[in-house]
Amino acid sequence: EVFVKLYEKGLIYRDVFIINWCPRCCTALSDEESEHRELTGALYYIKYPIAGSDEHITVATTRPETMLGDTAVAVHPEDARYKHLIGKKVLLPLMNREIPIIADPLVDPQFGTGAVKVTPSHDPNDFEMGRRHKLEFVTVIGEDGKMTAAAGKYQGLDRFACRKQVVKDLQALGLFEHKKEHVHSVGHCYRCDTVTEPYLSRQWFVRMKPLAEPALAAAREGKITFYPDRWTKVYFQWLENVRDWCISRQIWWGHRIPAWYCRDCGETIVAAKAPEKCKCGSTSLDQDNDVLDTWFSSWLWPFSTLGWPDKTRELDYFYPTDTLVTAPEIIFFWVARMIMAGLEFMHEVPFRDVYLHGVVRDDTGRKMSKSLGNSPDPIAVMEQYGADALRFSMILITAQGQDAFYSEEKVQIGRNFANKMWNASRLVLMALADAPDAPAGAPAESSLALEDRWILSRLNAITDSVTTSLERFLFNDAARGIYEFAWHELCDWYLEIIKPRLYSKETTGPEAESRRAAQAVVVHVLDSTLRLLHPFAPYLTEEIWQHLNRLRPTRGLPVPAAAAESVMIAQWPLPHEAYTRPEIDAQVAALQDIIRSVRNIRSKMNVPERKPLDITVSAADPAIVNAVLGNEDLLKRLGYMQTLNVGVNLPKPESAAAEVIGTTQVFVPLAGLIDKDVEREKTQKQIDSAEKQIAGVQARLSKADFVEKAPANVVEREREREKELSQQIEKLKAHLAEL
RNA sequence: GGGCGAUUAGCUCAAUUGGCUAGAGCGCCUCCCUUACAAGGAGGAGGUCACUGGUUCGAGUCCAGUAUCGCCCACCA
Repeated sequence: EVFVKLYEKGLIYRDVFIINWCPRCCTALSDEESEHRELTGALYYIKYPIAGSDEHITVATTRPETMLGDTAVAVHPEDARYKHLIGKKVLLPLMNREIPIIADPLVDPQFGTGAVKVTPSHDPNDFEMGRRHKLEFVTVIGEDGKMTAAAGKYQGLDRFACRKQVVKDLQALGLFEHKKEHVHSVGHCYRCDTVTEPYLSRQWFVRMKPLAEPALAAAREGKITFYPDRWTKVYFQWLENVRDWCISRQIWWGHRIPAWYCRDCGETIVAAKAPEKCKCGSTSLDQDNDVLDTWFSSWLWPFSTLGWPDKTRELDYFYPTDTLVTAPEIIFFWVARMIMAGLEFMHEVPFRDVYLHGVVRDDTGRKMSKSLGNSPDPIAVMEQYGADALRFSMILITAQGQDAFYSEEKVQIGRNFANKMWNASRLVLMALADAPDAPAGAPAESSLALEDRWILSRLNAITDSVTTSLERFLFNDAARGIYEFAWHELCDWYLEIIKPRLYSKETTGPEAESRRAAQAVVVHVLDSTLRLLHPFAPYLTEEIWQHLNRLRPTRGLPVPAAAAESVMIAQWPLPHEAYTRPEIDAQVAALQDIIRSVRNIRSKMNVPERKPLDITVSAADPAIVNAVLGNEDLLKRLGYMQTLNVGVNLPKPESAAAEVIGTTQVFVPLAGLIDKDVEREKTQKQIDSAEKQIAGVQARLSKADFVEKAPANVVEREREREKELSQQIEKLKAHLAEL
């Protein structure tokens, strides 16, 4: 039907032309199916004697065997070396045929000898010259790649064997000058890798120019967008130079070409149904034996799968679609052609966005392929590491449109993360299961602790960034965002902080209230994280989701409506503006810094991790002092502190190690334990680093240009930084002096 | 011949529109089997962002050129 329509519009025609031919498959191929590869061959220089003289003209060729089908020698019309020979004849060696010397501007005087043998049946250029100069067409290589009867005594020889034999015979005749190494690209059959042959034959073609124009316009007008953008150029380049598409194939499988030929009058009938008789009255009709290129049906895929040409509901509902996700290697084969077909038959583009992903390569950079056998068995990988592990890792290592290098150790990233999520969820689920009561209603907003507000604020940020990344087709960014949030904020900090609250067995009073708040928040955060993570780890998230929903009602927590059956259909999380609290983020960051400082000092001074210490925190910023005062228990527990003394600009205790973060100092008294050398060295290192930084900041600030031209907030930030650094240096130096 | 991509820690890769001290994972070093997790936890070492020039107050990021690797296209007799 499609064939008939295009034929009736004059967009399909049958003609004799040089096409790509695979002598092994014995079929025509489209230009795209003939894959070009650089090969080191040779350029052979052969003497052709000028008829009726002692002179000769030397031609250069990469394919000496085709000389048997030569019907001319061509030179550039302006080439002074050969001008006098134009119109004369040469005696074609081996064949002893006289052929003319012609002038054609297609000849490049710089290449080879500037004289080229013309074989109209076996080279696209020569074909054109043949038509222009009305030369004879002699086919010397047959459809099986063997020499034909026209090749005289070489008949039956394989084309490559013939090449050797021809060279040998020319040498014997003294007509072979020399050969030199020559790199050129040679077409290979996409299916069997046989070197393809430019072959003269009658085939069916689609006229591409009229179809390409609208497809170009659609992309120009923004109806189609490529991600990453650079492929737009590739698409344009191909369409602008597209040549007619050879669609007939001489193979067994495929849609047979709906064309019949009349044995009596030679008429061609193209019709959807087999015609009973020709207009001449004859019933001797033969259907074309050829079948159609498989891409000739594939380019209809976006609408033929929806019932087209019937006007089905599905077609109406789904066409056009939003996004095509595919590999760049089929932009020409499929993407461009689907767009052309969509515009031609549906008068509308088949999709708006085209996302071109990279290719998966092995760890040595080779593209994974069946023939190389270098791809892992995905079933085995999934059995060993888990399906989610494989999926998550693949997404993580695939930057937008870049090739990904696969190795098994990368699957471990996903496996470890899945494991982490599983265990974190176990913590939450176990704590819920063991909770002593099932309160009705959500806890009051006022019972939220600092860490609760913080994790909600962070959840908001990550919800936002994951969503944006997905909208921009930045899947790896989205995966990384969830990974870092879940592991380094949710697990490393939030879960650690709320453990005692979750484990509380009180049923009344502030402790119970605090437990309920933590339960509600952690369930909400886990819930949202599962939804965000679901596209990247469907099995794991579904499993946890089911467990979580079974527990929720028993703890008085609502089960999300409409999504109880599966996280798959749960609403995608939306950020709640009220949760975003930068000042809370800053407070928690300060607490984290203090805890890290204490751990750091322990590590440097070889103090056992859990030996209780008396810590002094001296801050210049009252907000930090308040944050510390409000969260003493948390700090003491995570820092294994016995006592915590905090205030604005407190003096340093006796023989204490110190850590300076911004304008805050953390002192750890280590009478008898302190290694002064280590402490001195560490402090000096910090001073050096701070001084280096302040030098940079001051250099910037001292430039009038910077202060004038940089945005105010950037300048302000630098000023604050300078202040902070100078205070820090002062404190470090004081500490050093006392050691 | 034309076009595109890559080049950042020992390895594999991140780094939004140029703007605090360039981040992870693996590996490495020290410590820890603490009742979610040793597939784990805490801390640490390690980088003149391939090179050269330019634009800019400011460049891993923008521009030009060079080098190496890879990919695509081309009527490369």
